[in-house]
Amino acid sequence: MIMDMENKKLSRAFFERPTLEVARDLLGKTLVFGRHSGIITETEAYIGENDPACHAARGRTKRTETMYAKAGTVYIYLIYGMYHCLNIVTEAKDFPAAVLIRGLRMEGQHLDGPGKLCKALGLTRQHNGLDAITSGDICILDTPTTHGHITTPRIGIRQGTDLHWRFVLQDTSGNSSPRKKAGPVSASALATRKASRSS
DNA sequence: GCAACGATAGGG
DNA sequence: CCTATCGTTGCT
Repeated sequence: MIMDMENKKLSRAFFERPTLEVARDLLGKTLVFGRHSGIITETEAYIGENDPACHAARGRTKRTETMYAKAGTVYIYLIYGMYHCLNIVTEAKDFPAAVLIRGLRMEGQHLDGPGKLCKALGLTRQHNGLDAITSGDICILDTPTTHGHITTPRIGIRQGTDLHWRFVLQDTSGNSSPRKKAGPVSASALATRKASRSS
């Protein structure tokens, strides 16, 4: 049982890839934290100091330091004074990028929203900096998916709304939230990302 | 030191 | 639309 989980843990190499690919590929994977586990249904990418919506857009600060850590590091921050948001750091060390985990399908409930998700799992800023690759507390398992996905602009930001860097697992049970508006396919997002990195 | 504001959620 | 609630940031 425990050994099974070890074999299925996503490796650091998975998170070292381009953030848009990681955000897309995390859909359908299983987040495990303590006794909690659930299927990731919604993610967002935040990529580098040139992404105006990224916390690192104004450079390295005490808070954003975690975004510059090695891929697979857990980045958790407090938002609006009352909610926490869970992210997994991606790409190379010292390149600030991460994937925000916004939705989780668990047995008996669908956690829709990053603040809700952290509250239900008990994730707080005390877990900031944990390594999801080597930590015994938190990891992501490589579970298979047959579902497709859509992309949309990211939620709750004022800048960078032209970038469709939100990824939503296609809901086959037909009870998706009205907030999950349809958007262009991921190919355009991947192209946009290439352009923004090459500058 | 201080004040504006936010990768939210829930309620009217 | 409104606001609860507080750490981070940037400015004075």
